[in-house]
This record gives sequence, C-alpha cells and structure tokens, in this order.
Amino acid sequence: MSRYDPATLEPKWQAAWEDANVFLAEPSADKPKYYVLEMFPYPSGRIHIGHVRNYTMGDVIARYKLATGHSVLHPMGFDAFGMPAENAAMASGGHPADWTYANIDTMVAQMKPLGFGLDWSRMFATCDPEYYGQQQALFLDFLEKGLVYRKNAVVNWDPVDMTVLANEQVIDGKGWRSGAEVERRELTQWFFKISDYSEELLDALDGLDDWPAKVKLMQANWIGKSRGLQFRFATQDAPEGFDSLEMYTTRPDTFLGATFAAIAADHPLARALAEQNSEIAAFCEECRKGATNEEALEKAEKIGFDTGVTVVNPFQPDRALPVFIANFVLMDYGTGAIYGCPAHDQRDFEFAKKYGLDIVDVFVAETDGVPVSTEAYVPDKDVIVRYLRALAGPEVMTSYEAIDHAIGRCEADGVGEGVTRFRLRDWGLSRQRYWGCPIPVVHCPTCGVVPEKKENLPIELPRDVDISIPGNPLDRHPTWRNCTCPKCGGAAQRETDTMDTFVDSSWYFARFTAPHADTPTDPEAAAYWMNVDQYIGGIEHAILHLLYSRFFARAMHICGHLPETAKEPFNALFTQGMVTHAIFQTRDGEGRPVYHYPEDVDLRDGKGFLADGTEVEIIPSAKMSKSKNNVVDPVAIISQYGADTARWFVLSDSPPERDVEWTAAGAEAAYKHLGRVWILCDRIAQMDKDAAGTGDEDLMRAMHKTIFDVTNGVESFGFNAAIAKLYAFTNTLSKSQASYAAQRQAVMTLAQLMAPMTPHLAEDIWAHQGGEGLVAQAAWPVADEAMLVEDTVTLPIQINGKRKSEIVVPKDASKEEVEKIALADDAVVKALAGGQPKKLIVVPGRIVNVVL
RNA sequence: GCGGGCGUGAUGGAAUGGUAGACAUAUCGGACUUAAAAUCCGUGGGCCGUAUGGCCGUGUGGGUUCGAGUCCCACCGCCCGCACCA
Repeated sequence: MSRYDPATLEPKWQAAWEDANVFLAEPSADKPKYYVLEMFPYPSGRIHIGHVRNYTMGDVIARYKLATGHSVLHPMGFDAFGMPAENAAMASGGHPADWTYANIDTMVAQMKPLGFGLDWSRMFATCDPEYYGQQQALFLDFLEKGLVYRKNAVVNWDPVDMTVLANEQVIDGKGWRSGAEVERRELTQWFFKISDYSEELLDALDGLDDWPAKVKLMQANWIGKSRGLQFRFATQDAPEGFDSLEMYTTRPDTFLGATFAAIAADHPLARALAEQNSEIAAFCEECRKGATNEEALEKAEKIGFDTGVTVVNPFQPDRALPVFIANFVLMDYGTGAIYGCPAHDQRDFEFAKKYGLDIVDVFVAETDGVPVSTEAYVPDKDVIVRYLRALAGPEVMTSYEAIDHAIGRCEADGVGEGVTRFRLRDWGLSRQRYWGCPIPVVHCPTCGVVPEKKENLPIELPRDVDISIPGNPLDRHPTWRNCTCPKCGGAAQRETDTMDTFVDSSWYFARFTAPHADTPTDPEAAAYWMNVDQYIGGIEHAILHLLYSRFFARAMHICGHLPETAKEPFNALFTQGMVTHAIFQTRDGEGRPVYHYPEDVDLRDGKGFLADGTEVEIIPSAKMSKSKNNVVDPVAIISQYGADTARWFVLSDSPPERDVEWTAAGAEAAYKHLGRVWILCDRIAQMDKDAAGTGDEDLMRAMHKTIFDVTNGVESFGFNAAIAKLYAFTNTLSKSQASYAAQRQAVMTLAQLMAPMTPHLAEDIWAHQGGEGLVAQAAWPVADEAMLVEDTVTLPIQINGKRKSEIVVPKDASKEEVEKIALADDAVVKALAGGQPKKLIVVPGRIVNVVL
C-alpha cells in the first residue's frame, strides 16, 4: 500500500457492506428507527451530478443514524411514469416500457459504485404493475370515501394534432409539434377533493417544526386562505334569470372605486349573451385561446368586450357599472366575476385606459389632491386603514375589520355575506396519455361510471400500442378498452385516461415500508417505519409534490392504510440546491452562441481558451443542460477520481440548501485532499508503536472539538462547515508530534467522522489501523465535554463598537473581573485618556465594548 | 403578473445580534528538482505605511442597537415555483 487508489478500494468495501447486509432495513425492538428518504429520481437515462448530491446528503444522514444506534430505512426507487418515455418512444420507435426499464437498469448500475447505503431489496418503479395496481386500489378506496369525483375542467387543446397538451408542450401559446394556436377546451375529468382539506393542510403547517419556513410560507400562500365579502350587484338590461352578479373581494378599500365589472367567457351570463349575439360568441371564442397556466393568463394582453349589461354596486347605488367579458377572468377562480377599481390596481387601470372607463380615485386626499392619472396608486396598509376608519367609523383598525363591517351591512340588506375562501383548487388527476397508471373505472351504458372490482386489479396497460401519432393510444387501442361492467355484467368500456404522475409520487414513501405487500401498505410495517424522519429534495417540489403527499397521507389514513400519526408524513424536510456548471461560449458569425465542452477549454487565470487560442466567454453557475454542453457526468468523475471524491466535493463547497458550482479545480482539490488523508494514515500506521511524543493533550482537545463540530454539522445539515472542520483537523493532525497512540486514535476518529461522507476511504483507514469490524457499523464517537472547554478565553475589546484590542481572562471570570482587566488594557487606557467610559458592556465569554 | 428565495475577497464560501473573510481554490514568493509535474512551507479584501499600525469594507440607500453580514423599511440584480414537466 503506497498510494490512495479508489478504483481498488471502493468496490472492495462496497462488497464488504453487501456481504454484511449493513444497509438492510430491519425493524428492531431495542433501537429507535430512522427513515431517511431522498426524492426518488425520474429514470431519464443517466444519473446526474445533482442526483449524486441529493443521495449523498441522504447517505450522510443514513450512515450517521446507523452509527448512532438507529434501525435505519434508506430506500431507493424510480418515479417511472411520464411523458419523456412517450416522447422517446415517439422519436425512436421503441416502447416506453423498454425505454424506462433500460434506463432504470443503467441508473442503478451507475448509482451502485457511489457506495450509497441503500436497502436495494426494497427498490421498485412506479410503472411496475405491482405498484400501480396498489395505486388503483387506493383510488377505489378514495372513490368509496368520496375523496375523488368527476367534473368538467379546462385543458390545453391542440386543434391540429387533436390532442391535449401539457403546459410544457405549449410554447408561446402554440402547440410544440403542430405550431397551432392552443385553445382551452373542457373535458370531464377526475379530481381529488384536496380543497376539502384546505383548512387542515394550512393549520397543520404550524406543527412542521423541522420544515424550512420558506416552504411552509409558500404552501400557506398557495392554499391562500382569505376572508372576504361575497356580495351581489343588481343587473340592468340582463337576460332573464340574471338578476344579479355575485362578486367576491377582500379589499374593502376598493368598494367605492369600482367603475366596471368583468366576467369570464365561461360565466353563465356570458354564455347566455353569446347565444343571443354572435359577436359576443366570437369574442368568447377568442378568450378561450391561449394556454391554461396562470402565468400565461396573467401575462396575456388583457382584452374585454362591453356586453351592454350594467350592474349596480350595493355600496354605490347611484352608479351603473358596465359589464365586460374579459379574458383575464376565469370561471375557476372565485365567482367568475370581478369588479374593477382602476385607480388603485394597475391591471384594472390599464384595462380602464384601453376601454375608456372612468377612474375614481378614493385616495385622492393621500396624494395631495392630485388624482390618479398615469398609473394606479396602490396604497400601503396604514393608508388603507386611515381611509377605512374615516369611512366606516373609528372602531375599524384593520382591513379585516372593515370587511366584517361591510359584511354586517350587506347581510342586513340581504345583498351579501361573509365568505372564507381558499385559493387551492381540487387536484385534477386525469391525463389523456398512455404511460401512466390506468384509472380503474368502467363506463357502462346502463350503470354509468362503475368502479372496477379490486380482484381485477391491476388493470394493466396493454403492451401493443401505437405511440407514433399524437393522442391517447389507449383511446384508439382496438380491444383494450372493451370489458364487462363490474356491476351488471354487460358490455362496457374502460376509462382510457391515466393518472397524473404526481399521484405515483404521493405515496411511494409509504410503499417503501412494505414494498411487496399485497395491499397498498402493511399496517404493521407502516406503523413501525412511518413517518419519514428526514426527507430531502429540491425546492422545486416545495408546493405541489409536498402538498399532494400531505393530502394523500390524510386520505390514506381515512382509508386505513396509514396510522393517524402519519397524516403528516414528513417529520423533517430539507430542500437542497442544484449542482451548476459554468457555460463556455463563443459567438458564431451571426452572433449566435456556440457552446464548448469543459474538456475543450483551457482555464488560465480565470479566463478560458480554446485549443486555437480563442478566448471563451464564461457564464458561471448555470443550470446544467445538454444543449449548453455543461453537463457533468458522474460516471466520468467516478472513473477519474472515485466515488468518495465526488461525494466529498458535492458536500464541501457550498451550503447544501444553496446551489453548488461543479468545477474541475474543486474536484481535483477534493481528490488531493483525500489522497493526503490516506498518506497521513499510512504514515501513522508505520510509526514506532511505542513512540512517545509531545502535544497529546492538544491533539485530543482538537479531536474532541472536531467530534463536537462535525456531529453538530451533520445533525444540522451544515455539511460544508463540517467538512471545513475536518480539513482543519487533518491539518492539525498532520503537523502533530504526538505519540503513536494519540495519533492513531486521532486518525481513526477522523475516519469515523469522514465515514458518512467518504465511506470507502474511511473503511480503508479503519482497516489499515487495525480497527475492529467495519467503520460503517462502529459506534459514532462522542465528544468529551471536559475536553471542549479551555481554561482561559480570549475576549475582543471594542471601543465604540470597533475592535481595538483583546484580553485573556480565566474562563469563569466574573463580570467585575473582566471589567477590571478590560479597563487596564493599554488600548482602553489610551482611548479613555484618564476619563471614564460612558458605558461598559461585558458579554461574558463573548466580548467587551467600551463606549466613550 | 403573482408567490418564495438569494446577494460577503479574484472564486466557492465561514460567522447563536458580539474579533467579518474559518476552510478551500486561484495568484504570488520560497524549498525540493537539470527542468517540469507532484509535494511541502509561506502569502492570500482594498487603500496608506519599512513596520508597530491606521482608515475603508458583507448589492444600493435609510433605520433600530453599546454593537448589524445577521433585525426592520425601500430599491437594484439574479434564481426558483405558478396547478397537464418531473
């Protein structure tokens, strides 16, 4: 043994762990359990360095928990349904299943050399019939409990390809393949009743102490609870049956600034008017153009059509407001009708300018009597409250109280009432696609929609489908949809829609507790392993995936698949950042960017050059993208440096919640450091075993301090800081003149502390020093508190808040003693020039501040 | 557009409201070498100074505090999400 050779030692230790079944998750009566889970990957084809970062973080936790005496569950699987498989099949002529399973095989083969402590015996893919069959069983249970229902909803429709498009397939309002302008079209679809749980999902966020505050805030905003006034505006010149229009508002300050009303193209009134007037009908069609996503709707040019109908605001009986049909009002939100206050809302202001509507400024007193003219005046809270108090009386202190005041008035007059609303909409799960979990229901001409019998599950996807043309292959399959009605036994048709892939990922964490059970979960296993103690994944899942999973856990509890305690399935959540990489680009003759691979770029003094000497532009920290040629392939990194270097680097350079930029220099540095640690270990192993030395005590103090710091770092996701402490301790150890016994203890402890991050190297050091068994199974070192405290502390002295000097005082010195020593300090004496300080602040153990 | 976040040396970053820049990389200087690489030692925010040291400094502008990278307000820039991408 003479050099660090990861290519040899890594497979060796991986085999050793496997032989010893180190990571097989087994319930234990006398150990606490710990379930650590990283968001499972989509089988895109190859693992990405971002996966390496994600699973390394989870692995650090898993290995640490194992070392601290837990029974650990750390599983891996694949989120395997979805559009990319269909797209790949369309492009290559293959089959989505073949593509998916081949990718899974490749990715597993790429993951194993990274040495993750995973229980591979629990692996599954969501496209396995064993998995999605249980998902169908869940669907049937939800249906029975009223947690799923059918209603109409709007989808993106490509009129040329005659197919439904996902939002990502809509580019600038046009279909990605056909280029045709996308239309909004209504289909009957299945929905989960997540909105029934709005209040609960919101309230329960309070109990999620180990979730990032920002994720909880984003979810709270997404659920969007509001208390407002729902009130009726009496109509004039409206078709029969439309005596009034219902509006909802949370903004009492805009009541009197209202100058127009707008309704959705799908509002019943708009539909009624369209029947009578072809111009209105044409306009409504126009409004239905464009994508369904909120961002597109918000950014789209606002257009309106004056219907000739007017309404009267109950707060302003003498003013008739024109009613427009407008493309920015959606039937799904609120009542499908709004009133506009142009003076105090920029969007309404622009609409009013465009259509020549009145602008009534109710805050004119706040703007020195100058009314709104070029843009809306949006008042801040204090201004609103002052205004409302003047309007409604001195008891009004908040906007909320003003709403209550208005509610009272409207209820007395019979024109409105208080309503609590949520922004959260029900979760539409129907997808008109092949590669997903079939929805297990049957459409019977006599019985209507009938749930499939559980004994017929799984309803498997047919293998023989034609993927090559747009549309749902299940829909046009010659025989698959033909079946018998589970109720009457007559000829019937299967539902051909499949489920949103978010359904697949909303309960996989529960399935991991009993991946082979013939029910969705095994109650005993679920009771033992749930909840997920630590969940780790990207911030991009902050809202949808995590909210859906929280809903699913509740629904599964209602159906008896999860215990009450698992209603919040993730005890702690950590959202990690991306791995980025610089883009190296030059420009072609027309100024278009040309992207260069990192291996073609020579970096010198922060500049990059091609082989011919051309300087390239470096765009740092860009998201990795195949088209930008800046993707780092973990497989190449492992073959060059080994898994431990990759693991060490992705943890070391940035805080885990932030993005980390992959650099060749950084990877090289990590590799060199691991090599130095190995050589250090080797040197200590060759020392004279009886060698005495100096500085044993100092080395042991440094060791215990490092144990303390690294333990804290691992516990609190401060991996980068923990690694910095390990660097410092390595430096200390390599300079140490301590005895062999002390140095051996230090290097073995170093190996233990590094083991969660660089497990292979740690095992090698452990074995090299004659350690017993595997370091993966050794107990985590414990810091000796007595070794952490020094006898004296150095306190900085500030004069007027600026550091000027420092003093050394005994660690248990009283405040008075510290004051005395501080006042005797040369710098303080000089600054005081014989006078007395105005104030003397002593923070024991921390700092002294002398105020002159 | 709406919601959320981030901003510290040349670079990645460290810092329970208490010594800003730990640790690492680049650079520069030195040792070793015929030389280079590797390795080791040192330097490593800016300005002034031979130096002891001094002044400035955490995106910008204000505020709170004995003390602000950290807390509050406004602004600028970048990133993420927006319900059929996973």
